[in-house]
Amino acid sequence: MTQTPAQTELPPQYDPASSEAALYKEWLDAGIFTADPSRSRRNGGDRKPFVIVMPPPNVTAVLHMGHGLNNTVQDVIIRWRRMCGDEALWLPGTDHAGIATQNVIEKQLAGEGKTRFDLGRDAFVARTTGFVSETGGTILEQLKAIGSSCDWTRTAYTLSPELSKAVREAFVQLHERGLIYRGHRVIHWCSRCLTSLSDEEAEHSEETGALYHVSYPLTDGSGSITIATTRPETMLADVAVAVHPDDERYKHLIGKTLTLPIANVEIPIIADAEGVDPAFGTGAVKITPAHDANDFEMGTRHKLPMPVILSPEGTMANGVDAGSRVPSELLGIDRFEARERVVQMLKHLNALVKIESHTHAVRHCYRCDTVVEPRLSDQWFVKMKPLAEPALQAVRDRKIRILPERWEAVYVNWLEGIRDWNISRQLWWGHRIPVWYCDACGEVTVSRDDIANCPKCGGPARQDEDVLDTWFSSWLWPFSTLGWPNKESVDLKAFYPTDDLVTAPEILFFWVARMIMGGFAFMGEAPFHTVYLHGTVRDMKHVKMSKSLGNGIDPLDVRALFGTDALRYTVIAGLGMGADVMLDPTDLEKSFAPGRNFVTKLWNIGRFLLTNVGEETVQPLDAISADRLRRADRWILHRLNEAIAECDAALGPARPRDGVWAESELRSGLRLSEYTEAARRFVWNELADWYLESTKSRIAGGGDDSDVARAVLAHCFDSALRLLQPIVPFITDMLWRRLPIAAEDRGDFVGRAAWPQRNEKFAAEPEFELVREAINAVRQLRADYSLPPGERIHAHLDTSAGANGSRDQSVFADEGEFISRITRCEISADGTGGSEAGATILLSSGSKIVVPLAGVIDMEKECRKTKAELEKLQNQLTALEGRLDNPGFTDRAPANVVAAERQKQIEWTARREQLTQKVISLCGS
RNA sequence: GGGCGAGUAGCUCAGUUGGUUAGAGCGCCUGCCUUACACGCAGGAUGUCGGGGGUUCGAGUCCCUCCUCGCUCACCA
Repeated sequence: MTQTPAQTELPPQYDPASSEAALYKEWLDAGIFTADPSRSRRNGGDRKPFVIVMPPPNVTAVLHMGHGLNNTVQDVIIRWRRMCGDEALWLPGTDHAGIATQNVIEKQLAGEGKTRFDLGRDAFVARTTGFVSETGGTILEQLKAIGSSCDWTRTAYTLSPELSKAVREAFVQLHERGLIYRGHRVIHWCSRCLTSLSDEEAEHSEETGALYHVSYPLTDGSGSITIATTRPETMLADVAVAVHPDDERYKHLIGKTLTLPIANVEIPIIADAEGVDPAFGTGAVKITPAHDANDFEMGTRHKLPMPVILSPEGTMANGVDAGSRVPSELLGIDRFEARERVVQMLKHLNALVKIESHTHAVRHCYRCDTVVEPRLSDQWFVKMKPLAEPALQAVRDRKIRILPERWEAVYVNWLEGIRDWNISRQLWWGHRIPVWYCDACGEVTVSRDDIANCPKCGGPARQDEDVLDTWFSSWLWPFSTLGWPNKESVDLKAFYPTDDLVTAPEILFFWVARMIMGGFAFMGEAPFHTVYLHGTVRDMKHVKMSKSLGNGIDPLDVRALFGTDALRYTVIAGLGMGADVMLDPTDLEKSFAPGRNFVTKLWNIGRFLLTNVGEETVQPLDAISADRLRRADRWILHRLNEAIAECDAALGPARPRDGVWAESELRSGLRLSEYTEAARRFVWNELADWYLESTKSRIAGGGDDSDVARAVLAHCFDSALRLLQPIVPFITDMLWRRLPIAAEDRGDFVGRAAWPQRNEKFAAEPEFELVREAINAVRQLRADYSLPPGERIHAHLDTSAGANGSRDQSVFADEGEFISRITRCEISADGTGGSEAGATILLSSGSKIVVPLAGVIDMEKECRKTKAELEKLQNQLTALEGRLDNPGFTDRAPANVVAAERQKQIEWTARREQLTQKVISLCGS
């Protein structure tokens, strides 16, 4: 692209729609998002790598505000680091999302009146693959639309051949290390998705159910025992009733048998101290080993049979070991309908004692919300305890920090109670489990490569039908995407470990914790040093946005209305650490006003500034000697220093020193709203509101001073645009490329310009602060007296009382033109005050501004106001003096605090004198 | 039920190791179309810092307690 400042006139209105796509294409064409592993220090280059791997969205996903927020945060961070000179890599990709994607295709099939079983496995997988290859890039294209500066040359996909290889390697390695095993136990079963779920995928939710008390008669007719259950239909699979061995109510019955109503099966009364709480319910527990995890444990302990009475679909059936327990009239009935019927049957048998209302936690499928059924089956599990240890230690040792801090406790709490991970899914869409069974000799083979024959007996080998949990591929993401298991991979060397992981708290366990475990298990190193958990996008009632609830906002709608930058600015500015973002889906205008307003303001600042600075290249700041700078120049350059410092403090440090977070830095950085506010305040409230105003006449006046003002303006705006680029990359680039700055001081795009540095030459500028104080006071006075905005007034500077008289006179003499222009008030700077009665402005320097307002001023009102001010000050001063008279304070408070209080006392006392004088002159005696 | 967190201006949130006049954005009120911007400019109002108790010379900040929300984990059938 051309280096010449754009000659084109900036249109009065910023039109994002007409420029965003073209700008993004320029960035892509220039390859500014593409990371180069040879530049990474780890590969002998001279740059620190800075890497973020994107939480891969589902391959079937469509962009929503959650993605918008998540990816904007990552983009802001990576753009910041890119400007700071890091070899920045933001690695994008998608996730094959087993259950979700399979559901999409099954729904399609249902529309055609078919099921996946009609197609068969191969055809189903082929169809799904086809669907994904057609639509799978949608969300990634949408991410481009919102400006995401990902390295698209490295786009990954969990079901790609490369990542599938990683999955298999991981499985085999863990198996070799004895950390993967096949277990026969009760797992969570979704009867709609027809698959098992991990503990994390079966979410608890509180529900009001019922506790059914059912009487089981003793077989010998000598009485009965009443059990309590929430799922009476499962009684058909009962194999025993357990009581506590010390329970006096039942002690004598242990060893006797009961006749199970309806099923008419004889079952024993057993004693179990672990599984029975005598205080709950009736103190007698029905044991249903095949349909309850706890009962399974007891069943195993007591070597009880484990009949299955539910089909995979959740209907009543006589399954394994069930004989004819389920009567024919219940066969094929859905479990919830069966519950009602069983209760009715028990009523008829006079076996139902009572029904109590009972709130308890019921597990639901996290994908489809179906009530999860505990089900006995064979599944593959990962032994988690050994994997959790280093993951726990890494956080304790501060190799990894989690922001906001409170999530660390949640993380630790979860890992300490970790349970084995069921990784088998009875789906067709996913990584097929790399295990082969030989029906001839019974050999089980775990293999990196597909096998056709049993390595032991040569008989035909049959691969496990199941696929792996999608998260089993996700937990490898930080290194599988970089080439693992090829340890010689250049990318892996250059970019692992990564730096920040940005996601929502919902997947802290599903993904983040497991990734950390995976990092240690397969790479021997933590995958990142910072986990940044951002809030959730909610509506005005604080309800999480979702398509199904209809309270969502489409980021692309927002983009069409206000532009990408407005969208990005709004969410980043509103994103306090860990705080949720509230947006109103019914009023986009209002919701995105902060971003839209800011972008418009920035555009107008740019328009004005570029017009005034003109197209002739300005001198670099370094070429301007100190004596050419005026108060306003020094002031704004100091304010810029402060803004840079605030942005840096809010954003960084980017990484821990020596791999471990120091206590002092453990909680700092990534305060994106603070960073945004610091940059906004500089460009809007300081550069535009004050400095820009102060340069108007200087630039119009021409000459050397004009060149100085032009140079300072260009420099400050250049820096401001750089500070803002990560948040609003489009408009900053549009404006920045038009700045008339020498070619050698810039690059091609602001997106890879250097992050601004403080210039210690510029310190605080109290004389310009005095000017601002005077201007503010005059403005306030004009408003107080409702002086027409157009009316010019006159005032006198009275320096007789202050210690800075001559300085103040020269300040007001020099800056008079500026003051007068923006306040329409001429201030005579001769220091004499003047004789007319008027309002008095007391400046902190000790000088006064006397504004004669004969006929306008309301002496009584002015008197009242001043008296009130004096009274308030007097009260504060009294308290202050009381403090300073208190030895308890002066002796025990730190010296600097006491000194500050004494200084304040001097200032307040002086001001009290000023005010007292003012009261006397205004109010008479 | 276990663990954790929050309650500060109408709303969303900042408030560093306790330091004494508690801040920002948005919203609200008043006046202005001042030749970059009314998506703007200027001015203004608003808080017993959830309640109560305590430690301290001093508490939004530390301790106790109560109340109210939220998150997270959990096999009380």
